[in-house]
Amino acid sequence: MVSKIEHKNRTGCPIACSLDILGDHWTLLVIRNLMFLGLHEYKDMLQTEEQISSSILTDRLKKLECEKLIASIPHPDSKRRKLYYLTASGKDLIHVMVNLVLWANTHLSERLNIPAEKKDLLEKNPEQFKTLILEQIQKWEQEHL
Amino acid sequence: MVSKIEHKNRTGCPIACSLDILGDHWTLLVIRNLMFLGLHEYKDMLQTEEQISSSILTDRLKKLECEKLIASIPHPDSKRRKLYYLTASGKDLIHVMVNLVLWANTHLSERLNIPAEKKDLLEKNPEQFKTLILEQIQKWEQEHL
DNA sequence: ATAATCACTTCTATAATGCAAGTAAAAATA
DNA sequence: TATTTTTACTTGCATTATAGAAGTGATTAT
Repeated sequence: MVSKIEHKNRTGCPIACSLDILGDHWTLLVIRNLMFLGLHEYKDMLQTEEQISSSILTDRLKKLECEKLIASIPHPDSKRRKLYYLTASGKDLIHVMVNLVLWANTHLSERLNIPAEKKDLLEKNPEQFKTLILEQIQKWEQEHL
Repeated sequence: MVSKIEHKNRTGCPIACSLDILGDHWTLLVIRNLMFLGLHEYKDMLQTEEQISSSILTDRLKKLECEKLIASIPHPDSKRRKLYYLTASGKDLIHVMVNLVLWANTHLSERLNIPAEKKDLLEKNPEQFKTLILEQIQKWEQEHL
């Protein structure tokens, strides 16, 4: 059940409105889980190395579903499990996400630990990297939706 | 004085590391002030319509200076005023920022209030929009740095 | 000399977060 | 069938972050 969480917009500024939805420590990590890591279940997202707490994860999934950046269906193997996935709106964040990764790769490189293969493609051809990600998402959708 | 604020990275994930710096309700609004609104002083940023509180603004300016996304010089007209500006690292966020604006323009359009002129250029030619912004920043730098 | 400005800091109340534990339904195992 | 485990949460509590108001002390303007 997606109970409504009232949403306040500070102003009509596109950055402010985006931050009202995405501006916290965890929301974009949930998007990352779905977009880059192929994690579609609550339990899988609980186990990522950032160690999100269960209450925060529940809250963020709920908020993202309210804002229609993600949606969910029951897991085919189990009544209590759910499969979360990105909506068109959520997928469109790929341009923000990839540019954020590119920025981090340039300016926070010493803090990062990106798999060599991904890093190579990212640096040599970011557009192809996006295409690859979108293909993976599409493949998942064909198999599950 | 830029006293050090200890910084923790959760993991080596580029999204997580970026969020450790940028992931909250206010930080990217300070970047917006410098990047899109041409606001370079504390008092001007206090007066934006989002109504940031003075303690939060002080904190975010300090953190951004620690992370070297912004820097500051004394105001030429006054010893107690400061001029804040984006470093190369901060300016590089333009790709993230513009893509965030584009995303909001597409998916949150009914909440937004973007000046018609900016919106037109943004929709017709985002790259030219970026160029325009970078030129404005460069012009300010030539006049003040 | 006095008042106003400026960039903060401090204080306090409220809200968000993190953590541990609990729950109830469903699924797996004995 | 009975018991245990898994799953997706919820609850309660301690800690941290935030908002807002008020204060400070060094300039700067009048």
